Amino acid sequence: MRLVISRDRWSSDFSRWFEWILEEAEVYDYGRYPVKGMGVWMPYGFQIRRRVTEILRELHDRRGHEEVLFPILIPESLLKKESEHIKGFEDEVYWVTHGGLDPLDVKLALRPTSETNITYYESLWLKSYKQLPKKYYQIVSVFRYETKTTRPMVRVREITTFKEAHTVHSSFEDAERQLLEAIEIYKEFFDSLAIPYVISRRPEWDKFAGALYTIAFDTIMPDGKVMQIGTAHHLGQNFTRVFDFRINMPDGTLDFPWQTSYGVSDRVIASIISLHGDDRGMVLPHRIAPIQVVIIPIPAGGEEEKRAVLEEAKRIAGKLERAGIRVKVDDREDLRPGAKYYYWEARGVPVRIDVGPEELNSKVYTVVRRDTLERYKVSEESLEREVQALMKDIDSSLYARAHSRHRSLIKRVRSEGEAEEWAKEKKGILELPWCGREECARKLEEKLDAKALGTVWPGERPEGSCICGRESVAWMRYAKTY
RNA sequence: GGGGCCGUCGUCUAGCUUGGUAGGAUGCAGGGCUUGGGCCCCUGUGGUCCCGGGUUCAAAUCCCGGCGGCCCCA
Repeated sequence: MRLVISRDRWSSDFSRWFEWILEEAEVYDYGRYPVKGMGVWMPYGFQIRRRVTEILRELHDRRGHEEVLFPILIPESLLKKESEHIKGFEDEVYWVTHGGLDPLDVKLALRPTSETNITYYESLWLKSYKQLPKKYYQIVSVFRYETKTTRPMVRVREITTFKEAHTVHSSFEDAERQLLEAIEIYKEFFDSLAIPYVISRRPEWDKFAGALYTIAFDTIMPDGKVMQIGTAHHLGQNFTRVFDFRINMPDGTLDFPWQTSYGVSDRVIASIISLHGDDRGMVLPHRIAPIQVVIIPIPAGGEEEKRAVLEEAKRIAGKLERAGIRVKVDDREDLRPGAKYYYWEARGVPVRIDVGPEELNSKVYTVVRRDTLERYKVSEESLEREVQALMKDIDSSLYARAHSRHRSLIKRVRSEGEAEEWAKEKKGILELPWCGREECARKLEEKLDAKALGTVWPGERPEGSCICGRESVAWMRYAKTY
């Protein structure tokens, strides 16, 4: 029988699709916890999350980052040191004000991010340029009292998977070089998960609170709205100055070091689920799939034949397991094979193998790929090799599909008329020549009813002029955002 | 920030106008039958009707407040 994949519900009713799949696939239980904006990672979702964080650890460790763990509470005095920083966060900080029944002398913040307490410790630990560059990171929960509508995994009040890196350098240039490394890390990270992105330099008025400038990764969700999935900040000396953090320089002087910070969050997992999904559910890249191959025994005939089929399924599973593949035999007796197909398709298992009387006799197995539902007949000798190849092929198909969709949703135009044409649908990203003046970007934000994401990074000077008639200095991106 | 909709077994939902026995589907448990794309039948299980207050002889239902969810607009 011929099965086709569809993405009707996925694209036309994405918000509901996303909520449906989180529950259906037992990834994340959201909406029942009695605190707004907080969800529960369920076992299957947690395994996906764990594999994503393992990739992050590997990427950071390989480039000399050291994992640390700082306390979750930050005293008000520390958080308030950098005035721009606290201004940017003060509306959304959770405060611990009591210990038992007694009011605390010093209010304690649940960290919204950790620049302040980490800088404080860096000032204690680091004394010399010889210790630099220094790169720390941690993967922790951070809290933000979101005032906009909360959404599962995407806009939550406890971000449970915040990978934040914090680095220290002896010069502006070295910090800038570090940002390039951060961007390389994130490129490699997103590429390995087949997530397409654009890299923008955020506009001055939308940079991280306390940064000199911010570079951001954005992706385009199934509904055409843009979601920030990673950021990297050049912090200059803003934090080191207020913490009076000085180091000995090569020339014998004392000076404030330079910092960067960069982060990704749960949103990465939300984008994997979203961007590769279809109407049947998730399709997981094999690296993060908790189960890479599911084997469905097709029982038929008498007791003896049923047992033989199950034994055969287990034998094949063992063979694949020895090759390092994560395999599951679905031996539940109360579900028919068809129901199991739907079950594992929703959970995004990349490869399925059916083992029934037919396979038992011929030793030629029916292999089905999750992304296209295409079927193959594979003999026992080549099974392991074919499965490995198939998983890689599924990953590259996911990559190709996501990237071609992404590219098709980026529109580069030169006139206001074309921009207004785009604004009728507002799907994806619009790029327009920009003169560099805030006034012009603001005007367009209003006219298009979209947000200025920032300028194309690395910068290139466009041909054509800004809407104001002045010469342009950069491509400015606009989009509806999450 | 502004506006709207909603909260009933684990899940989806009927009941709410017009106050008076909480009903169904699905799931779950047991049994039978089946098994190559969501089988069918029988039996059972499961609800402080989100929380608090008010009105009433009587509240899932009406009123007020809170908590939580969703949608639209900015």
